[in-house]
Amino acid sequence: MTRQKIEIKKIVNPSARQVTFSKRRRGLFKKAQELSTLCDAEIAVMVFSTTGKLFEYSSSSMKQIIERYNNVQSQRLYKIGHPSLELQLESSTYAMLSMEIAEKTHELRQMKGEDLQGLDIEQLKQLENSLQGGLSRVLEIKGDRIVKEIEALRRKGAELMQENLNLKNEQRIIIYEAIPAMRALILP
Amino acid sequence: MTRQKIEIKKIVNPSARQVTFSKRRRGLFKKAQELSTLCDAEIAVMVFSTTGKLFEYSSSSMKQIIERYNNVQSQRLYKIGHPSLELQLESSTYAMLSMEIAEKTHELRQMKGEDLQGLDIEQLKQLENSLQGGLSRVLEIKGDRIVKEIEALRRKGAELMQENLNLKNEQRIIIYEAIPAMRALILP
DNA sequence: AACTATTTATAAGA
DNA sequence: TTCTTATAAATAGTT
Repeated sequence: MTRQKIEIKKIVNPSARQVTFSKRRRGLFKKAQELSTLCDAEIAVMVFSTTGKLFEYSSSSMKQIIERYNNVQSQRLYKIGHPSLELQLESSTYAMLSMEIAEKTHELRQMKGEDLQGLDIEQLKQLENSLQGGLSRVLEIKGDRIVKEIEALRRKGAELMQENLNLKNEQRIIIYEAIPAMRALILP
Repeated sequence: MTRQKIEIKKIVNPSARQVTFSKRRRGLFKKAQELSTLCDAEIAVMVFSTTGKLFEYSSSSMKQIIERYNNVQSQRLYKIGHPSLELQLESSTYAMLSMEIAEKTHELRQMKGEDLQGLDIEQLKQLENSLQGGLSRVLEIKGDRIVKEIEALRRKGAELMQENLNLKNEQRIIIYEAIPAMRALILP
């Protein structure tokens, strides 16, 4: 819709997808609110992210709107016999969740190098890329952490050395006695 | 939003309101569909017109989405008194499954290099090892696959070359005409 | 989170 | 309702 037109299909890059999700979700809720106000309509919007998080907009109470919806639907369908329709749907929800767990478990196992026998070269390449990407990111973050820890250590060391100078002679540690590695660490 | 900017407040002229309702309702459903596709989200939109007519969009079954919504809400509000034991048990089963999905989703995201900010150096090292292990295994399997494919190709090439020898002169391909890369591939 | 070049959505009119 | 079109709004890619 800008800079470049995009195709309406799943965005593969996870972080780009997350950004788009935030932006468009806001847009959707705004449009819903405008329609509700302009046309005096009662509106509810429910959005579940891939991670299962719920976002919602409703022009009035969500509970009321859902009830109203259920009323309309039960009227629409009251001809059709439906004994335990609710139960059926519930169990299918559980089945869906179980399948989702199975899928994610399988994906995790593959990322850990198991269950790879069924994959072709192309799929292996994709997995390799995914792992390589994750690894790069982990190394990057780990690097940041280590740099920060070293800096904190150095600051602490400098502080202690300063305090050391204020001690009486018999208590004070003579700096050249410190082990070289420590001196290198705390003296920038 | 065009020709002239309008204020977001109830449109008083009934026919103008009806026209806007139709147009914007379409727009809203389209946006919902796009968001669902782009970000792999589960979305439901319910719209009741002033006259009480129901319009709806849902990326999957509306009933399932409403149920998912109810389950999430009952989890959120699990402190507040609940009616039936059955419902409690159902939602706790659902809660367990959801938590399992959430955990696995989170672990997967971390393996892909996201959500790493909360990890300390030790945890990052573990993640790095896990990724490194997975990557090694993937590369190993990929290597096996490629070797096998090359061997299959070579066999096939050798067969074809053998057949080639049996052809009449005017049909036969002279081997030294084959491009070097192909010769290298099919001739051990 | 902010910017901006484009694409989309849409208000008014036919 | 549908089409057109000038303009407002949304947003993809970038910083």
